[in-house]
Amino acid sequence: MAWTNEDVARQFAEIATLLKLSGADSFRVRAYERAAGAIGAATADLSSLDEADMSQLKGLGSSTAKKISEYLQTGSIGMLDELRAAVPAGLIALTRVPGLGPKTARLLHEELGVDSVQGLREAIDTERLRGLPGLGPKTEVNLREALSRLGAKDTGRLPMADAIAIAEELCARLARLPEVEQVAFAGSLRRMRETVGDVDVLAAATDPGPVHAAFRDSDLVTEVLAAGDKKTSVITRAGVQADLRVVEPDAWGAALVYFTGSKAHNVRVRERAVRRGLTLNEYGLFDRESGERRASRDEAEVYGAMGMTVVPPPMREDAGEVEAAAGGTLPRTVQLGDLRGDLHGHSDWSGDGKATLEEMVTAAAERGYAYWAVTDHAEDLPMNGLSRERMLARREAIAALQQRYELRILEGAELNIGVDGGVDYDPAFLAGFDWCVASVHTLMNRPGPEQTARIIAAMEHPSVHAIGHLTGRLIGRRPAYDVDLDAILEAALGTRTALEINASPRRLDLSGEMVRRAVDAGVTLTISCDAHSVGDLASMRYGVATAQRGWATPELVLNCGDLDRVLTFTQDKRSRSRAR
DNA sequence: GCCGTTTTCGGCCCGACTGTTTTCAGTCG
Repeated sequence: MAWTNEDVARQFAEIATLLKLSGADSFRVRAYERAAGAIGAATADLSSLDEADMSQLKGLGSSTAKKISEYLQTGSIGMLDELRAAVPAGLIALTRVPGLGPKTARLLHEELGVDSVQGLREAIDTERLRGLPGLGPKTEVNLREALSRLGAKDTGRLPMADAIAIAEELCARLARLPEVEQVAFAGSLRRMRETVGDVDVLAAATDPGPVHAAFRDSDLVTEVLAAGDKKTSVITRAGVQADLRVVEPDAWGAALVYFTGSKAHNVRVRERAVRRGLTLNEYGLFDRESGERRASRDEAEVYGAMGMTVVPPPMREDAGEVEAAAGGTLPRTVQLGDLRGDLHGHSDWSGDGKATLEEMVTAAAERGYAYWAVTDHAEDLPMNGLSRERMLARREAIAALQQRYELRILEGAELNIGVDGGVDYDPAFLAGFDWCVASVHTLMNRPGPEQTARIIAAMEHPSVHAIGHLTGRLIGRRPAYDVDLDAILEAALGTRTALEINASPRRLDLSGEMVRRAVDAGVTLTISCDAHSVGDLASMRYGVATAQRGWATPELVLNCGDLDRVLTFTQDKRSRSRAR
């Protein structure tokens, strides 16, 4: 059995969780959490390293290295097995009850024998919580309410796109208040993680009282969880928790850093501050001796005062970005303004397109693009695909429309990767297209090796310029299918095929983590919206965030180049195929 | 358990809010 780094990271995350529930020293717990993070972020395959190499990785010592090789060799870790035997699995579920942490879970188990959420329900109903140290009547009520919410709500995490809609509405309302100087959403949403657990809103105001009051009293809010001078927590009508923090306008930058970074990024940055005789909190960067404030106004000032360049929010995950920003080696990643065109989009020539070709082209031109590829579905896709005749008719429509636009309309198609990697039409017909994306739309449950093989076979085709939404996942709805990414990356390099970062917030496929591996391999990427409507063209920002999460630079992203670069890329692939 | 421009031992990031407490522990982010 070959174990992936993710498999290994999960073991250490579980050790950390179980240690916490056994009351272990908190620094030891943190060491395991860090090890899990370091393993997850490692770019090298752990199974290719020996223990000495492993312990060279930051956050991994000899003890962790030994356990990693134990896992790689035997498929289990003795320490983890012992912890699993000692800690009832239900205690982990208990800590997912909001307001109930590891200490309380342990107390409930030791004093009352509670080892499940159901057990907690019964203990509350039979009033057995009363008399436990530290648990008063208010806690009992809170836990009862948390349990009823838990039952009503589904799994908890919300797809990022849904959360952004809520966050933007909350921000827009706060921005209208006269007291508010600045307002933004922060947290995992600003980092544009694919799913988020809650919505963090940050406002700058000299008088915070009315801002908190307006937030609490909004008709978007159904329940107030906490209300203080500095922080308000609510449940919104959409069922998701939203937290508001209000800070002095002078502290805006420090607060934005503090509330945007992942926990691990923040820990790393604050440690760096401490080593420089400084301390960082949400109010600013301060000298530890004199208490003098060194920086706080904006993010550039705060990072700058610690000798760092500003880290784009999606990269703030403690995946090496703190060290790179401090060492001046942080790459200049893709920004929205770098995009010169979009290489995957649909018109109503496809059955599922919701806007006319002209509407789509107009919208693309309004975004300032130099080119836009209309990649309507090809004939093998039932219902939505275009026959050869319809494609030829569309060719005339494109030619007619092109006369009125400076933007170059690339005549494209989204091909369907068949069971053995074949695609629609015949090679001569396909050679007449400017740009083709090939995607898997059928047989998504094939085993990994088969799925990988058919995609690689499609890459061999001289007219397949990019692979669309590589893993087929729909966030929160359909899991990614199993592909061997290393083999795909190698084939992409060998066949000169680009891999798409599908910017649709339902997909984000490649994921940021996969982008990082593609970047390390030097594979050409595209960032495309797969737009089926005019509004979908605005998804580009999600694709850019995913590219940043994977440290992608404009040089690796084909559609950051001008039209010539795109056309040269397709010609290179075709001439390479002829030469073989 | 990890780590070193004070260190191979003794530290390890920071603050808000709540509830149960007469000064703080637990939880959360």
